[in-house]
Amino acid sequence: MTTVSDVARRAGVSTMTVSRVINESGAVSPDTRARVNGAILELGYMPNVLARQLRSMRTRMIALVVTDIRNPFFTTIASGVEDTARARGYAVMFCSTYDSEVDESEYVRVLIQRRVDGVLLVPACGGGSSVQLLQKHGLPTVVLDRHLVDASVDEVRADSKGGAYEGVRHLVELGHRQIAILSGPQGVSTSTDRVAGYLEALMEASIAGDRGQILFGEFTEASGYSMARQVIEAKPRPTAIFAANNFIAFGAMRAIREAGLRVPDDISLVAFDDLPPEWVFDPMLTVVTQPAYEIGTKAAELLLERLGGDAPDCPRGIVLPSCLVIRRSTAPPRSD
Amino acid sequence: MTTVSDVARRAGVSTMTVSRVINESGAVSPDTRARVNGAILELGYMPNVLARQLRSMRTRMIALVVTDIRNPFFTTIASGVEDTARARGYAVMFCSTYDSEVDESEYVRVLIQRRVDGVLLVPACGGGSSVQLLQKHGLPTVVLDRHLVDASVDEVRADSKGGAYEGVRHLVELGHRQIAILSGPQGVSTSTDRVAGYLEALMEASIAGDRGQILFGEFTEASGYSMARQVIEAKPRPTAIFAANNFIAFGAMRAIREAGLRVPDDISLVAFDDLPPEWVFDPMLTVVTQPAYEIGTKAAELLLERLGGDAPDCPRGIVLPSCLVIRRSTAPPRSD
DNA sequence: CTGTTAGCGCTTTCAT
DNA sequence: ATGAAAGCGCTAACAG
Repeated sequence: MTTVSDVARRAGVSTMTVSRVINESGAVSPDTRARVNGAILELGYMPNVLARQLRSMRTRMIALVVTDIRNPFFTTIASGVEDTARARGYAVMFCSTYDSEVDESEYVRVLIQRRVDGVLLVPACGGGSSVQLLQKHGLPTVVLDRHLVDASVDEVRADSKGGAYEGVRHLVELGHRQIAILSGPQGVSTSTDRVAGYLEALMEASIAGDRGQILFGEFTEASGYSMARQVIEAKPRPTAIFAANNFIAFGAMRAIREAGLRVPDDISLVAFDDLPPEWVFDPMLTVVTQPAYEIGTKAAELLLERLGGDAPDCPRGIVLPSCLVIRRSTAPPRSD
Repeated sequence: MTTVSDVARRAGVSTMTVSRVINESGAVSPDTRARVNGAILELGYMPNVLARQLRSMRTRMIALVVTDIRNPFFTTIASGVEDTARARGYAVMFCSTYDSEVDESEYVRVLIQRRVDGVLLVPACGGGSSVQLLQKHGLPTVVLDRHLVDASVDEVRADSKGGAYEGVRHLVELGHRQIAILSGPQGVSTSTDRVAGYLEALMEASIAGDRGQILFGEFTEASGYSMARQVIEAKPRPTAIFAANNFIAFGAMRAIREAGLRVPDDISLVAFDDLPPEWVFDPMLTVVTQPAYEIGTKAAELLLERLGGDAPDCPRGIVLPSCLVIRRSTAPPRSD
């Protein structure tokens, strides 16, 4: 392995001069600079970032911890984070906790040990202690997608309550009165906020919030499937379902189809989260979309600001607007 | 920040003893060990991996460089890599080159400087020099998905030629004689191998390989769309299309629909690559699936073997089987 | 403009 | 069973 010393010897200068040439810090005569650059080229030298990091105690590396890397919503966030970070010379480590608190805290320990400069975190269910641990170790942190009540930390997320409200109001306006919501885990803000928006829309329409119509589960296809089955078998059967994320909607879709029912003829369906257009031949699902890419870029910006030192002391909470996109999975209820 | 010295002082021992306790190397009396562990707990000490790495010159970190992180095929590979690596105590850095040779070589430089222990690489079009650079710097490398003719390196990929052969033979058996293939870039093995499989199936059926039926483009939705438009406007119009990957198939689907045609009534469609079942309500596309997760795990295993030192000198080429899944996008041609 | 010295936090080597 | 010293590759801080 070639080191600064090798280059220095070859160029007939000190290691310090080599360092100065590499980092463009301090003045070096054009002549010397040329000799050094020549030596670097000849030897194919590349600085050892490890050593450099040990000196500066900065890795120029941030981590993005999400709950499910297989969900296109988080993949899109990831690409927003990557683009922003890379433009500023930061590398990104991706971690997926699959919503397990244990995996999350293990990852956080690894990140602290690896001395990443900062962390973007989508907290797993029941998480929150992770944020405390990160802060205790002086690691600037930004929480994404989900809101933590008990933490004093920067947050970037989409408007869950408002989005759900819009989606459910759309159903109400179509004439639906029996509307079920299939949500995620109880302890997560995205679950409860979407339920809150759902309730608000029902209240506004003076529809009694029948508690049996609110189901909590997980943000997975399997959970969506089993929740939808419960709802479909209930009497009276709801004429519309609001799914709190894309995977739940897929599961619901499967359950509806298996029950021999059709969307939107028998049941209308609205989902939180859209799919990238490349993956759907002919999008038919009415959805509430979140600006995933922007959540990623915005969160990365907040973090990099803090790393740069030019950020206010107070934590910032940024809520980006969600947007209802009406397609073909919603229609007035059948009047039979 | 707490360091070994802090812990040592607190426990009334030398830094060396602390190090021994942390790494379970060398004998330490139970009594001392307890004191040290106590001090570690009290101070919330976590070893600085940076310093450790500088000594050992190993980062326990590998990189996965793919061409498109948004493609579920690569996401699935990534999860296979992650699971395998993490089980062995390695972290993974993900990089997406978007098939740009420039971005690839930039990433490779970063990886070398960051001293990752090894690299899993899906080479971009025209890549290959990256592998040389990695090898020159002594970085164990495994090439995924694509074959490099001029490199002596471990490779793991699925059977492109065989898969395409099966897919096209299926069309031939249904009675199709006018079959077009929409492929990726010319210089990439997955493109050309799939064309080779296509040709083999046609030859076997004694169908003249009309060269106008072979199109090269990119592995993107947009490219699939424009290639499909060309093909649809040709006379005579092919009765079947073989798309060399999932994104190309999506683009083709869009073009077919826009032309007022239907699948499979007017045109049959077979695609390389499947989609995760969660993302498709009711899979209708006949596909050639690749064992993406296994490509990831197998490649990671080969790399970790090399890192462990117990791997043969010779490069290993592993080709995993592809598999035809017949669904509803293929049917006999209309006899009009 | 260039060089010398010291030290980042840790572990290897050699003593005790 | 424990400790002292040295050094991994690099760069601040201070000469000259």
